[in-house]
Parts: sequence; C-alpha cells; structure tokens
Amino acid sequence: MTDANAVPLTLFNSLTRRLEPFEPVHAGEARVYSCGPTVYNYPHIGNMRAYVFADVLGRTLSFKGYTLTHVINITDVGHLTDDADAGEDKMEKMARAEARSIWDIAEHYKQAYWADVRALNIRQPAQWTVATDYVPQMIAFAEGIAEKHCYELPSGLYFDVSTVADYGRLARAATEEGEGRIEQVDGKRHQADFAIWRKTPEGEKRQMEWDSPWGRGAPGWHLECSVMSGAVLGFPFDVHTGGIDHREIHHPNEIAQNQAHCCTNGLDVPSNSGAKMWMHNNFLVERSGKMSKSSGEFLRLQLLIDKGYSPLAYRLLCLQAHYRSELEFSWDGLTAALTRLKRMVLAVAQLKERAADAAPAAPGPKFQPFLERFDAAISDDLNTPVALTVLDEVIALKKVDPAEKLAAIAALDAVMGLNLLNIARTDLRIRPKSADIAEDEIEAILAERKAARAEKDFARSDALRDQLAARGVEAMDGDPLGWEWKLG
RNA sequence: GGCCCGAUGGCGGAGUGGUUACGCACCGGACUGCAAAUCCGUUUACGCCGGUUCGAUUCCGGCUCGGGCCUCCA
Repeated sequence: MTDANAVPLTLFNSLTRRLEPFEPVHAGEARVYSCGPTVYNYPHIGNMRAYVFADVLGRTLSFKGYTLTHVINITDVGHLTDDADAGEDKMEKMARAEARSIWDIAEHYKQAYWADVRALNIRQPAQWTVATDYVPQMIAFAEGIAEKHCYELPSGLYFDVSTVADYGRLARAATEEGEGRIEQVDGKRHQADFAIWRKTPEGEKRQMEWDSPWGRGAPGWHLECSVMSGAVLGFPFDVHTGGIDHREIHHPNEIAQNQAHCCTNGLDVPSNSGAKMWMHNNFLVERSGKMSKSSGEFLRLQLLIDKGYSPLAYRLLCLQAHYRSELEFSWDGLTAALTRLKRMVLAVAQLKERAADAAPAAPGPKFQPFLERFDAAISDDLNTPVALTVLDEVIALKKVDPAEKLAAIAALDAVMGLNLLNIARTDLRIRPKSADIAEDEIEAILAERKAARAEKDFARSDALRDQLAARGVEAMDGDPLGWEWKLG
C-alpha cells in the first residue's frame, strides 16, 4: 500500500458542525465508541445503516494506519419508551408482551442483531459492552457526580443540566422550552433534566433491578453509554458515533454526564465532552413513511434475504450514498445495488482465475493514481460513493498485471467491506423464500434444454425456458452460472 | 408554535463558480438459433424569481414544495 497518510483524514464533527482533521488522542491509535442497539426487538435495516457507517469509519481508520479500538454497546436495560423519562422500560415492556423473561428477550434479540452484523460483513469490534455487566460501575459513576450535579426525587436520581456549561450545544437549542407536549416528571428542576437512576416504584418489582444508594431500581439509559465508553476507552477518546436522532437528547445528556464526571475527577477533556468528535449518520427513509418500529411492520435484513437479496447488496446501497445524507430505500434501488455488486463479483472472479498462477503482488505504479484518488475520497469525510467509483475504475482497468490488480482491489475493499475477493457468484444467488422449485430440478430441466438445443429442437428448448421463467428462474445459456433467480 | 435540513437527468446519488460524477434503467452494437447473462458505446439534470459575477446547478436574498427533530426510533 502506498502511504495512506498522504492525505489527512477529515471528519465531520457534529459538535462543531464542521469538518475537522482527525488528530488522535493517543498517537497512532483510534478509539471509537458506537451507540449500539437496545435489544428489545429486531433491528430494521435503517438501524443497521448506523453500524455499516461505524464499520466504514473503523475500516478507514485502519486503512489510514491507526490501531483501532472499537466498542459497540448492547443496551439491555434502562431504555425507556420515552426519552424524556416518561414511559416504561422497553425491555420490560417487550418481555411482558412476549411473556418471556427479560433475559431471554435480551439474548434473543442480541443474537438476531449479531446475525445481521455478520451478514453485512461488519467487522467485530474489540469489545461488545453489555449494559447489565456495568451496573456497579454505573452506580459508582453516579455516586461520583451526585453531590454536585444531581438531585433526588421520589422517582429517582436526576441530573441537573444547569450544573454543566453549555448544555445541549450538540443539539443546538436543546435547552429551549418546547411546547410542553412532553410528559413532565413532577419536581424536575428543568425540563431537560434526566434520570440517572430510576427507582422501582413502591410495591412494584421489576425483572431487572439493583440496589443503589438511591434505592432499588435501574440505571438511566444515558448513564450506560457514559460509563461503558469511559470504562473501556478512557476519557477522552476519539470518536463517538450514533444515529442522527441521538444528536438531540441522548448524546447531549451523555456529554453532560461526561463533563460532570471529568470535572469531578480532574480529567482533561477536549471539547469538554468525553469524546473529541461526535459523528452521526443520517436516516434511511422510505417513501411510505420513515422507518419506525412503533408503526408495527418494519423492514428487517432477513426480509431482504428472504426475497433473494444478498445482505451485501444492502451494504452497497448504503455505501452508494454519503453517510450524512438521507438515503431513500426502495426495492428498485436494492435491485440496482445487487446488479452492480454481481458485476463486481463476476469481474473479480474472472480476475482471480487469471491471477491464479501468479505470485501475490503489491499494486504497482500504474495503480498509484487510483489508490491516491481513493484515499482522497475516503479521507474526505468518508466519501464512499466517490471511493466506489474509483474501485469500479480499478476493476475495469485493462492491460494490467492480474495479481497486482487483485492486490489493489483487496486494498480498496478492505475499506469498503464488500468482501469481493471471498464471495462467489453463487453466494449472491440467494434462493427466495417464495421459490417453489428445487435447485436439482432446475439443473435437470436445464440439462434437458441443453439436449434439445443440441438437436436444434428450439420449440422444445424455448418451452423449457418458459417453464423455468414461470417458476421464477432465468436461464442463462452463455453464462457459466447457468441460471439465476428472478427477483421482484 | 420552535429549531433544522433538503430540492440534481426515469430512479438512486456525488460534486463543482466556467470542463464527463457514478450506479441502475433506457437506447444502439457485439455475442446468441432467439433470448438471458456478459462486454462495448451513447442519450437525459441541476425547483421558481431576483441579486453578485465576464460567467452560477454551485455564492447571497426571497418564494414554492418536501422532509426531520422538539414524542419511540440508527
């Protein structure tokens, strides 16, 4: 690889709303914390965009030569159905709805989330932090800031946002009084004050509860991320990521806690917020309305797979847009991404055959301009759509050494994560759940068709082709793959 | 009501003060018994009205439309 630091990495910091050069807290290292899922339900594909984004960020940091420590949390307690401290715990609610133990719920949906992570070729972080593993640390953290920054009410321990400087600067105007549509908690000093610890109401019993100096109860959602990020990465760390919705409430509250904690403990925190940079991905949207779990049905990655779409086609769809832009989801769009991916995989497969007997190589001088343009694109706040065009150009290069070209593609795909060198075309030929014909039956009909064509019995061969088409199978005579599922 | 964002060719989606984004689709060609797949080539754009400028899709103002957040969501 060429010097990947030829171009400085520039990232958009939500805190300043500006592009800033990435300057690591610890030389040569990058420490990243990503807000992970609350495992009370399946993730939808919009949720997963956040982890594709975080993955690309991590891969880019690795590409640029930094030693990456990435942490993603799993929230299995404390996230209310209402961020403003009203509503109930999401986990408790779902456990009751499904009549299962809350621990079963958490485990089930955590596994479902991890399955999606694997399917999307998202690299494993250095650590998955699970909220319930950190309750003692959360209590200790809260004790540390309680005296100066918190007050107790019958319902729990609350954080007084007026005790930290410049509260809500991440959200811009988060301290403005709203319309009052938020269900108020009696006794809160400020509307924006939030729960650090929620006491179990008198006479009730929760499935998940712990003893604390403020009574038996559960930690507040915001507390978890402050504690886990600080515990594993240490304050200050480099980048905190999350969906753009967290820019308004969750992250401002996290920042307020971090400020209080760091202040109390004499820690030097750039930007006074715990992390140097806060990055947020925009939403995946759908014409019929936004992706929302509360609306009942929602798009899961498994649904895409059931319809015959490779999860990597969804990953490519994400990469085709900039992470800070809203991205429109449609089945046509997904089909377009799948087609593009198939062509890339075909080209790489053919290249691998040609390079098979060649010794592994490094990309030579011919590839340098492309590597530099790729570096420039990805270093420009992770401009994946432009980086992809460079990858396409490299794939299309003629009259170059196959082994070198393969090495160049590998270098670029290490950032894009499409797994181009390791997947075969058959991996992209995913059987739709609705298919009613077995693969060996398809092969048998194709063999029969081949015989008919050899005898120039075209009426027969066309009839067989129509028969396959009627059952969702496309015959492809001139292609070694032979046949393909028709999607949509 | 408050805060914020967007408007690019058929769809998705980059970018730029004057030069081709790109992908998919479409169209033409090659290949094929005919198709499909694949390959090659090509067409279509910058919401409206003003302003700044030699020149604006790109900067500024207004308008229209759409969207997001302030209620759960990545």
